[in-house]
Amino acid sequence: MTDRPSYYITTPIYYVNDVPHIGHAYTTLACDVLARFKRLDGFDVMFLTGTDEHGQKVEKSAEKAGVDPQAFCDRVSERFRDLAKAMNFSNDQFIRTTEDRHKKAVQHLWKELVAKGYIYEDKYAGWYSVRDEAFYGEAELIDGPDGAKVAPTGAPVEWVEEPSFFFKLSAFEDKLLELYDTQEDFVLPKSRLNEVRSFVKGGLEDLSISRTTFSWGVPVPDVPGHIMYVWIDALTNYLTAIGYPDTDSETYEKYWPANVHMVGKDILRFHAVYWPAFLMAADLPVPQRVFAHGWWTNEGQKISKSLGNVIDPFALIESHGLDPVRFFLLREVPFGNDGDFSERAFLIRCNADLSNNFGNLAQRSLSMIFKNCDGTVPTPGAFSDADKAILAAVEGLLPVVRGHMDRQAFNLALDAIWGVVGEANVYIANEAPWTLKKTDPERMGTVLYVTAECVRQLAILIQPFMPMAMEKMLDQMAVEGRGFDTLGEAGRLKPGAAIAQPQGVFPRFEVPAGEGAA
RNA sequence: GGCCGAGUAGCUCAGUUGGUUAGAGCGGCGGAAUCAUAAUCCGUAGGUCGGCGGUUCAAGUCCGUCCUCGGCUACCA
Repeated sequence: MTDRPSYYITTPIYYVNDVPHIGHAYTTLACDVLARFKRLDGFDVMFLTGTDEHGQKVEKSAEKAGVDPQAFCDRVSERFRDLAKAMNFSNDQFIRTTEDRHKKAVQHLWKELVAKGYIYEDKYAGWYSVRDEAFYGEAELIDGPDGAKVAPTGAPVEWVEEPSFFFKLSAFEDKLLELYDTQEDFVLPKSRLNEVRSFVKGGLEDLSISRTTFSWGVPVPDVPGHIMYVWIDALTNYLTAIGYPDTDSETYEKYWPANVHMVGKDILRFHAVYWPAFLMAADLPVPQRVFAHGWWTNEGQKISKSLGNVIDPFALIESHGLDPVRFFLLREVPFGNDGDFSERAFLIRCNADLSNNFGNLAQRSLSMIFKNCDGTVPTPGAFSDADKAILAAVEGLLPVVRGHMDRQAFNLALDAIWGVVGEANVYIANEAPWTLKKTDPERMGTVLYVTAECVRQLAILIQPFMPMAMEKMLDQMAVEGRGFDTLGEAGRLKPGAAIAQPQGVFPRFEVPAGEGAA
């Protein structure tokens, strides 16, 4: 075994009542890039994703589809595994809440909470709409035409009560506030932490965590008729995957607490309030960070099923290519903000950054080497100040990029890398090896060597974002070691090594005519 | 309604603790170069930094107020 530092990162588990869309792809992509980065940076990574398969909606959807719930879950869950393959995700596990290990884990956690006195039985009562299949808070109700209270949707509501177990969330108000104040960046972006804090400050009510009105869920231990409700089931997956309830297991000891729970902003509260409360109640450490990212709009329009403008990630990859899509999603928008996916912005961004700036840098330098240096890495002479400067710029990148990645600032990481890509283009333009070819072939070799070194190291750094494309590029240069430990002098290209006939890695896209066409 | 955040060049945005002529990328315009995926490099953009008022020797950067936009305000996940 190794003593490498560990890094545990999770996506939410995706609810199988819906098929994969761009939001799922986006969340997992962010985790994938982070996981790949950490692996290359020497960490022992556990990267988890999976599906959430219990609940009334699933039960009903299965019924409607005429299959039993498990078969229904099997089918939809498979789609999420298909997505992971299509997006080239490198998750170490794919967990499902219908697995036995998970049922055991949740039931154990439940018993722990009972033993510590944080679960009690009472009645769950509220305004229920049969039509909407949902409970509504008193404040949400509006006056109907005849003066009676109705749901915001206009549906009639009735007061119903059912027996339910409750979690004493109210007991954790102070502890949670202390967590937000003391644990640095527990929630990012910062603005989200403010929201969470003010939510908790507003007072916490106990949480209903069991149901008796349907049966598709994990049974409450020793209490027939009750199944666990929603979040206690779903959130616990993060523990299940690493061996809980065996807290002495190697995986648990190594990976808990998680470094990052990546979530969409819609489920932040559950991860930043309920989840740490559950863990505190069970005397378990809380995760280091919950990062809430934003949503995508489609050509400026809010995405919704009823508008019919849902972005299908499979179709997107098919039409645009995987790595450009991966790049665009993380480059275009500050992670944490909402972003707009527009065809035009995509094409312009990819052409400018991928084809023109980076792809062409690789192509022009490798091409010159291939044609003018017998297809082998040239032997460099002494480095000039300009050579040293550009190499220093490239080699100074890792700590900067690492800093951004540790805050999930993917766009800033890419921004920093592309800044140096630009410097490399300035370098080659200033040194003009095509002129040196006639005047000073030896110096030309040195310049091409330095340029190729830049490309090698940039490609290594970009691997987490675009693994396939960078593999292709590094293959062309016959680069062997590709971890971050090969950055700098440690992994210098070997003079005399044969390179392959260079091929463009990022073909340009055709941009339809119009204002601002590239 | 309450709380929080945002409003900076055509577009997308940076702008530390207030201090020389307010920056970048993309687009546009002019020039150079020709190794390369017609890619690259150099130069250029005169924007009342949402409005008004104030503090200060000095404000995009602090205070007040107004306008506009967005988020949160618990049990569908």
